[in-house]
Amino acid sequence: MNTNPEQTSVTNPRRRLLEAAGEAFAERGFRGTTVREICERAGTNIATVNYYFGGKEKLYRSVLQYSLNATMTKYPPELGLTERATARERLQAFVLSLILRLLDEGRPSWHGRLMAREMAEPTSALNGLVDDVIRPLWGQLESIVGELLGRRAEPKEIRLCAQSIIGQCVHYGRAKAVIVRLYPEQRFDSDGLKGLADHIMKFSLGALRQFNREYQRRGRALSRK
Amino acid sequence: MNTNPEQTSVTNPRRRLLEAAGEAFAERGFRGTTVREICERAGTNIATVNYYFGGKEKLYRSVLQYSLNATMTKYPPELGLTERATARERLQAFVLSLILRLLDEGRPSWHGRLMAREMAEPTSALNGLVDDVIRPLWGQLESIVGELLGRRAEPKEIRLCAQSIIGQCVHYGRAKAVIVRLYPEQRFDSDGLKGLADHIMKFSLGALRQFNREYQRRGRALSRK
DNA sequence: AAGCATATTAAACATTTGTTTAATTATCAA
DNA sequence: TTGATAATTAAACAAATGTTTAATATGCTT
Repeated sequence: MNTNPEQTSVTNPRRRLLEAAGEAFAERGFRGTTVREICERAGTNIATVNYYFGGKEKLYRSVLQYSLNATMTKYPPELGLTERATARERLQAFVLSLILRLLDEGRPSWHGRLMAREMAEPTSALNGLVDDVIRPLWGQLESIVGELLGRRAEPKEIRLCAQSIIGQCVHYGRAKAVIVRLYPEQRFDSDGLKGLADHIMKFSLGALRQFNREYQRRGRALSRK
Repeated sequence: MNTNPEQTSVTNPRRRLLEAAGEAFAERGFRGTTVREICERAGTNIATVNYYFGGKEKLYRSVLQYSLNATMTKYPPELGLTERATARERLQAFVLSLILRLLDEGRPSWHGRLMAREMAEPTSALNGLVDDVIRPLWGQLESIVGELLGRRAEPKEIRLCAQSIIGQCVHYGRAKAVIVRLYPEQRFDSDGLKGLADHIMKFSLGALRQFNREYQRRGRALSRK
């Protein structure tokens, strides 16, 4: 009977490999990342990838699974809101958590970036990712947007509005290197990220409000007939 | 005296290498792409990369330069508008050209995707790309947005709104594989792309209109003091 | 302390990758 | 037709990459 407590410490080499690989895969993709640089980052011997994971491919899958498990822990989309939260509050929490997932300084932000990369460069793991993470996440946003738009909104319109919001958020994760060069005044610390989320909220709520105005206008036009 | 006409035909192996490499680099990035698969795509011998370009690194730079030259040819941001075009028309052209650059079926769309990749995974070529392509392009959009927002808009707000529009456009280039899986009804043919551009226009104009409303409200509040 | 299981490691191995070399072929001008 | 130049190619080369092997070290139980 093995009574040794499960090694959850960051000194655990298996865990270090997962974190190091996650960062590296997020930066360079699967093909562009070598086992040697992962091991160097993790401070382990090169044979440990095979020993603990059975090879690079399986490491990648383990990283994705590990990321799945961790991705909602630090920044859950609800960010601690209760069921009584308004749709607006929920949207705010969603946007901020998505921004933080992609851009917060420190290790956990590779999760979001790895997801974004897998989306842009599908491997065989994409289907699982779509079903387990993306569908529920996007569905959640669509539910919020649907509530804000009201019953007159068509499903396609809800969907496209949700995509417009997602696109704004993930953009900063992908283009940070350029934004830093072109707009040095844009900060990416905690306040800077909050500022980005606030702007996306303002922009998006403004757009949704305009959709609502058109629905009302359409409603009046119908009632005049 | 060499009177041979410059080989501009698509049968030109140098040209074929550029196109093949462009696609491959856009898909897999610089590190993730091998010289062998480029040559296979191009139908040339592996030594031709060194012969014509001096190596993989220089090929990448040539591809970027070639892309720079080509990237505005098929879909210039103005799309043939005259100087008399309204800001709204110019925004429409800008959004549509950006979408088409990233998603139009056929070879030229790798240009946009390669740009997006270089932005997300900077190599030593990024600074040149920033100065030659991104700064003017984003600046152009900011000019349009600034005109739509009017004089009351602060530079930061203009910038952020422009980024919100760009983020919406490029999102479809990055997440197409996922959207195809989740929303099979979303088409990416010519009409589908036009529909995306139209939605982005509607969403974005709605948001900008809301900004304008707030400026007017602020104006009234000031004139009451 | 002994025995067993697990973890770590250097080295070796097989394959892949970018580059180079040299031979051959094709093209062009005189 | 000849000679020079450019283009193409197979093979070789050097280095990089993922995997395997076997020795050694560590940890745990009896």
